[in-house]
Amino acid sequence: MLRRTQQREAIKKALIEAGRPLSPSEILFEAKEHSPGMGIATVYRAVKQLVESEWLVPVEIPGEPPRYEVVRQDHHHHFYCRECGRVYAVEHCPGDFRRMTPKGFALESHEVLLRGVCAECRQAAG
Amino acid sequence: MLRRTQQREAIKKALIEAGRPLSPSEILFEAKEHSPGMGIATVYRAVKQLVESEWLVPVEIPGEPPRYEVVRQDHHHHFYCRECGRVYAVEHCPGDFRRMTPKGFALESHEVLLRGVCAECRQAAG
DNA sequence: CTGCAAATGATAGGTTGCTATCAAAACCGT
DNA sequence: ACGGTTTTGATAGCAACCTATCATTTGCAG
Repeated sequence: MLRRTQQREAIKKALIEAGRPLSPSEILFEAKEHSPGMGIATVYRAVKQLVESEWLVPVEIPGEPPRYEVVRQDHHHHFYCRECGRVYAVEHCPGDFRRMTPKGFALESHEVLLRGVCAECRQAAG
Repeated sequence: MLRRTQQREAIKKALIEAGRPLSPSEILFEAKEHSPGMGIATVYRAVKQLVESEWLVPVEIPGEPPRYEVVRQDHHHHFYCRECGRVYAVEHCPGDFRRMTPKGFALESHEVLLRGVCAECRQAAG
């Protein structure tokens, strides 16, 4: 059966505290705060379990390793900062993608990715 | 200087005839119609040149090799068929992504990806 | 507290997509 | 038609990301 380990707790805590989707290497970095010595294999294993148990959801970005975010109810999308590579969730969706769908095609879902520079990086750059 | 070879002509013809973004392996498959015996290395080389000369534009899909489409003037997005993996260009953009952007963030571009099943696959499935 | 199944960390191995290499073939100006 | 330069095809190499393996450690039921 599933055991409650220091490492998995550290990983969940890292994801909750971050408040944004994290990549496996980001998770490792943050989780080490709470559980030093953790290995990357443990992160991949925990993420796999947490996705299967629907506690985490993958956020895919082209050309990037997937980020993972704690499940949330609201429909939302993401912003990718080209400076730091961090991903943020964003509210409001312009909806109505049906009229973009070609005739005869079945639309099942959509993804919107905003690209630019986050507030922190803008400030750092001046 | 740049030479006009049978292979590069076959690759450009394949992309024009397809009328949709193609991945390197799709390009190879289609271009072999016009130039049998072509190798994948030639496709990668030609694609690199055609992107640099702004004849082709990459279309990135999470978890997929990039597709490449002949440059076009209009702003548009793409539809990914989960059945056949083909990518299609789609018209109309719901615009106004600025109000989705968090305060302090600089929005530079956006991507919309529709997912579902294309007309051909729907028909095949019945 | 004890014992054993589960979890961990280190690292080797696998996969995929792309680039480098190099001998052979194809372009193309002359 | 010649000849040098470019291009090609085959394949080895590389890089990034993820999974498998296995000896050691840890959680936890009894």
